[in-house]
Amino acid sequence: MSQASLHVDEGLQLDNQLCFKLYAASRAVIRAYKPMLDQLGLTYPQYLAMLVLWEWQQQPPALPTVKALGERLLLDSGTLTPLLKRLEQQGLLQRKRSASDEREVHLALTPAGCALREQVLPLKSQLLCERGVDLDQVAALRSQVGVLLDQFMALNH
Amino acid sequence: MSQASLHVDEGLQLDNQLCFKLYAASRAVIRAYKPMLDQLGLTYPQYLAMLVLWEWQQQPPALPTVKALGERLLLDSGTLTPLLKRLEQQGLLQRKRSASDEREVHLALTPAGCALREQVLPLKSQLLCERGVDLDQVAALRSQVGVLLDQFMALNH
DNA sequence: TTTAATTAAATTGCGTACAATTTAATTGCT
DNA sequence: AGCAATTAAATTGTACGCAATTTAATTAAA
Repeated sequence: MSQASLHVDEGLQLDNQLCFKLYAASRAVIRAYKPMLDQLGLTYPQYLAMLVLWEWQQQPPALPTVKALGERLLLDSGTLTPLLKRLEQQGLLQRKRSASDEREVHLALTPAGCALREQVLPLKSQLLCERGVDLDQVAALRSQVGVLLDQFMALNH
Repeated sequence: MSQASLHVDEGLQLDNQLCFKLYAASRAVIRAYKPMLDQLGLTYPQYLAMLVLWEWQQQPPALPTVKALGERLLLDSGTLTPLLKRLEQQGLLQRKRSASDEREVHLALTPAGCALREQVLPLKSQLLCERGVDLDQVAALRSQVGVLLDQFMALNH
C-alpha cells in the first residue's frame, strides 16, 4: 500500500513517521559507537569533528577554520566552540586566531590528535565485525539517506 | 563499487559514514518541522510524545505510564520527566501517581492536549506540500531506516 | 515475614543543538 | 578616509539525551 493512500489518522501514527525512524536510528547508531568512542575518549560529535580534521590533513596547505568545520558538520559556533575547547583541553588540537583575519580561528591537530587516528580503524573493524554488519547494505542505505539529506539541505536553503 | 572494497583510508571519510548521514538527516528533518512545531508551541521530542499520547487514546482503557512512553520513544525518565513537566505546565497533560502502584506515573491528556491534535494534520499537509515531498519515496526510506533501527535495537539488546 | 532484590521515577551532571545576541574584525561604499 | 554593513566566534539561555545515582514502592526469597 502506498503511503499516499493512508487514512488520515494513520498519518499521525508514530510508526509511520520517517522523522521518528531517522531520529531513533541515529541515536541507536550513536549508542552502538559508544564502546568504541569510550576507548578513544571522545563523544560522538567530537569524533565527527576529528574525522573532518583527519581528512583535512590529507590535502594541505590551509588549516580548517571553525566555520569550515561547521559547514562540513552542519553545526554552528554555538555548538562547536565549547566542543573544540574540550578537544583542546584533551591535547588533541590547538585553536589559534588567524594572523591574516583575526575573526577566524584555525584548527591544528597536535601529534596526539594525529596519532589517535591510528586507533580508530581497528576499533571500527571490530565493531562492524561483532555486529555482523552487511557493508553493502550499509552503503546502499547511506546513499539513500544522503539523497534525503541533500533534498532537505536544498530546501532549507 | 561496493563499500566492502573501499580503501582503508576511505573508511574514515565523513561522507562515507552512514552514522553521519543519519545524524545530519535527522537534524535536517527536525529543522524542517520547526515552523510547524512553533505554531503548535512544541519542541520536536515533545511532539513525538504527543503523537504517542494521541495514539494511546484510540485504544483505552489503561493510561500510559512514563515507562510505557519511554519504551515507545526509546527515551528514559531522565529525558522524559522534565519534558513531561513542561507539557504539563502548558496544560496539555496531567501527570499523576498510579493508585495501584505508587512507583508509576500515569499520563492523561487534558482537553487542550486532545484538541491540539486537530491542528496537526492541516499543518503537516501544508509542510509536505510546500516541500514537494514524494510520499512513496518517504515511505520506502522509512521502511528501510526502520529495518536498520530494528537491527540495532536487537543488537543493543 | 523480615529482608533482599527489583522496579519506576526523579535527580544530578555533562555535553551537545540551536536560536538569539554580542563582540570584534573586515569589507564595501561613498 | 570614514562609516555602514557584513562576517566569524563567542556567549547566553533553553531543552534535550543519557549515564549514574538516589528515592520510594513493590516483589521475591529465605
